[in-house]
Amino acid sequence: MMTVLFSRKCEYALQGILYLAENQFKGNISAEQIATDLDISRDFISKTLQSLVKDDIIQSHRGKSGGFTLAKDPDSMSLLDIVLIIDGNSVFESCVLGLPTCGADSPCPVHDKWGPIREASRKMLENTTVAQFQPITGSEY
Amino acid sequence: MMTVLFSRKCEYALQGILYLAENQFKGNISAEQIATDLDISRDFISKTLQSLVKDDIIQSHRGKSGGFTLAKDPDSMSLLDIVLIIDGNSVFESCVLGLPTCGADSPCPVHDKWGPIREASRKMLENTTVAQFQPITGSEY
DNA sequence: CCATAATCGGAGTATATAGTCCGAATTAAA
DNA sequence: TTTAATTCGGACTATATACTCCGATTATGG
Repeated sequence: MMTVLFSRKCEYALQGILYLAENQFKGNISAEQIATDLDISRDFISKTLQSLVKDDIIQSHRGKSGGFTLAKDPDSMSLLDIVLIIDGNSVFESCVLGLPTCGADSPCPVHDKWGPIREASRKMLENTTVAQFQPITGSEY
Repeated sequence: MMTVLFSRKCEYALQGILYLAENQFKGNISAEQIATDLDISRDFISKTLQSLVKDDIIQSHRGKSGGFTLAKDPDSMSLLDIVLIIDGNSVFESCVLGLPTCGADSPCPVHDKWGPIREASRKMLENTTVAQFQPITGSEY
């Protein structure tokens, strides 16, 4: 195991969303194809993407030549949106040393130093939209 | 569950070490006392501290009025030292999106943005020594 | 010397997360 | 209209981590 900031499920969700953005012009993308190209489990990425369908982040289409597509304008979809849906915002709220009482009034030894780093992480995810990673349409023809 | 950067075990180790530094002048501190004051499991913090004894971070003393003490000058002990012993350095090396191929040659979408944040985290831990949190000796008498 | 209080070591249990499997529903294409 | 390819839902298994328990060992202090 050992992820950095997010759960595996969240990492896969982010990878999957970015993959969908990159391949947006191809229409429906099956879990099979995503799994193959990202080299992860088909059933697991499938389940993970299904959970994002409920939140209108992606659309799913059953049946032959079905698959997943982005549900919204990728410009309006930040990586933070996905993180908050899957992992919640505890990573941006909890004490990095795990002290339950840590806060402005009773700060842990690294509370003040961690604050700006956490904010930078948050802003990075907030300012990074899925659209930034689409291929420029037509550039390759 | 849901920690921020480190495993629970690592969080407890950091909390325990800082507690030992704060109470350094009291001599041996039992796992029982640490657990009570930090409100965590005695057996678990005990095991965690035991694993740090091997690495000469802390000393243990069996028998009546035994317990744990810091093994080194707290000035020469950074939080990073403890993190590396318990969790290793994968948190400072791995891709934040979990992409195994991510690197300078094949960067993930947030690779360049994450680098400085990761370095800041690392430096924060490296520059924070356990000694900074000892009470100033004599100041309270 | 004895009772007590502590770590140590090993083994075990609990829980959350990760990942699998299968059958049903659905849909497009042949 | 049939077949094949797909998501969907639920239940299941696997694994890593968190946490507990107990008996042995050790040492202090009365």
